[in-house]
Amino acid sequence: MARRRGNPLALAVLALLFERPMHPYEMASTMRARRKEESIKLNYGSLYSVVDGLVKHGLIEAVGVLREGRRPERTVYELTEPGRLELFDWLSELVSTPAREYTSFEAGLSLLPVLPPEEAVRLLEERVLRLEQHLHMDEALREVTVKQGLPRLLLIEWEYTRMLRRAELDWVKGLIDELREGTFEGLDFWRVWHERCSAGLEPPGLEAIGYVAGYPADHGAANSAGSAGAGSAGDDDPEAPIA
Amino acid sequence: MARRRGNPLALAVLALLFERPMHPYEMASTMRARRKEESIKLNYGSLYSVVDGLVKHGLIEAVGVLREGRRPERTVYELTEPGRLELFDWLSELVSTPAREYTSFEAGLSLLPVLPPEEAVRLLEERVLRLEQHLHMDEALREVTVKQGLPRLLLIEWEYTRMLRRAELDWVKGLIDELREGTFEGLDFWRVWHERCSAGLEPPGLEAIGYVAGYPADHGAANSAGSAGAGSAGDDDPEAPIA
DNA sequence: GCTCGAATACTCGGGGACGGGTGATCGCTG
DNA sequence: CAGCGATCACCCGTCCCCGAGTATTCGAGC
Repeated sequence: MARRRGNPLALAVLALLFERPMHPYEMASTMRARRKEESIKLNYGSLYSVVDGLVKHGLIEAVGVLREGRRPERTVYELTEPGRLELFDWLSELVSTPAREYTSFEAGLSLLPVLPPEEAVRLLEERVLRLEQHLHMDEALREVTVKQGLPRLLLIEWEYTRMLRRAELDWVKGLIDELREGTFEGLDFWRVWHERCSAGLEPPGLEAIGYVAGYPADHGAANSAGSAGAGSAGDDDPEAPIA
Repeated sequence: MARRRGNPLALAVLALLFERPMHPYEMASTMRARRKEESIKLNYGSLYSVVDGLVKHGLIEAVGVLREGRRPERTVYELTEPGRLELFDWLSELVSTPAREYTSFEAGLSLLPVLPPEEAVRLLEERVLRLEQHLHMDEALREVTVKQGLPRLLLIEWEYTRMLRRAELDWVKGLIDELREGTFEGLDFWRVWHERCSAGLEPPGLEAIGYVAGYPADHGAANSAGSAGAGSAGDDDPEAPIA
C-alpha cells in the first residue's frame, strides 16, 4: 500500500495494459513501435522489476502463461481495478503538477564560474552546434515517423521537447552574446575569482562586490564556525563566504 | 578508474573543493547558502556516499580531522590533481553536450491519450495555474536573493529555468486552445479510442487513420503477432492474449 | 541444409541513491 | 541549573535501477 511513485516506466506499463493484456516483452516492443522510449526510459532490467513491483502491489496480475512454438514462456498480465485507479491518478498528477526536475545542463550552469570565462564561451558555442544538429535530426526522424502514419496525437511529447530545445538554443545564443560583448554583469569578478582559485589561493569573497554573509540574514549568527581553517592567515573574517 | 559519471552532486563537491578544502557538512551548508540545492539535488545520504566514491577514485583526499570545542570530528577533504582534471572535463561535458533527459511531464504527455480529452484539458489548465504560481514565487525569491548581494553570475541557472518554465507555460496554453477549439488533429480518434478502451474492448487499431503496422517499415515481417487488434478480424490468431 | 544474424524472452548481481535515524553540543529561558 | 529546541555531523538499511549476459529460435541467403 501507499506505494512510492518512482519510475515512470511503471506508469507506461499500466497505460499499455489499459489497452489490452500483454506480456512484458510485448510492452517493450509496443513502446518502441510508438517511439515511447524517447520519452520514457526503457530497459529490460527495469521493466521486469517494475512489473514485479506492480504485481506485488496488486495493480496488475498475471492472467496466464503462453508457450508458442517452442519459444520461452511468456507471462501475460492484465490491469486490476486498483491498477486502473492508480493509472489515472498518477497520470493526472504528472500532467497537472509541475515537478522540480534536475537537468545536467542546469547543474553545469550553476557551476560555470569554475571555468574561465573564455572557456565557458567556447563550450557554450559547442553546445549551440550540437543543439542545432539534434534539432535537424529530430525533424528528419519526425517526418519519417509521420509518413508511417503515426498521428500527431501520439507525438505531442515530441512537439514539447522540440520547443524546449529551441528555446534553450535561443537562450544560450543570447548568453554567449552577452559574454562576448562584455555586457554580462560581474564578468571581471568572475575572471579575478577564477585566477585566484586556480593559483591555489583563497578566492576573494563576495565583499568585493557588496556581498556580505554566506547566509541569508535570518540565519544570522549560526555559521559553520571553523571554515577559516586551513591555509589562510589570521584574519578578521572567519567566514569569507565564497572563499 | 574509468569511473561512471553519475550524480552531479559529485561534480559539485569537486567544484567546492576547487575553492578550498572543506568537510562534507560545510559543503552542504555552502551549497545551501548559494542556493545551489535548487539546481543540484542534495541530501546527506548521497553526499557522504559520493564523497566516499571520490576518495576511492583518488579524486579527493582527506587532509585531516578537526575537532573544535567538543563537537564531533570533521574530516576535511581537498582536491587532488586528477580530481582537478576530472572537474574540468566533466563540467565541460555538461556544458557543451546536450544530454537526453527524461522529465515527468514529457512522460505524462506521451501517455495523454489514456485520459479522456476533456479531462486532459482540465488537468492542463491546472498545470497552467501551478506554473504561474511557481513563476511568481521564483520571482520573489530571486529578488530577495539579489538584495542579499548574490551577483547574477551565481544565478544564471535561475534565468535558464525561469525561461524554460515560461516557454512551457506558453506552449501548454497553446495546446489547451487547440484542444478547446477542436482544431487538434485526431481528436475524434482519441475520443473513440478512449471509449472503447474504457469499456474493456479492444481499441480500434490505427488502421482507422491509415496506420498499418506496429513497426516501422524496415522491421517489416517481424511483428509482435497480435498488435493489429485481435478482437476485430476472425480469429486465425493463435495467441489471442487472454482467454 | 547449414550457417549467420536478428529477434525473443528473461535473469542476475553490483551499485548507487535516499531518507530516516542517532548522538552530541550549543544557546537560551525561566 | 534544568530543560528545550535547534544545529551539527554522520551512518546505515533498504529499495530500486540498470546494463550486461544467456539461452533459444526463427528466417534469409548461399
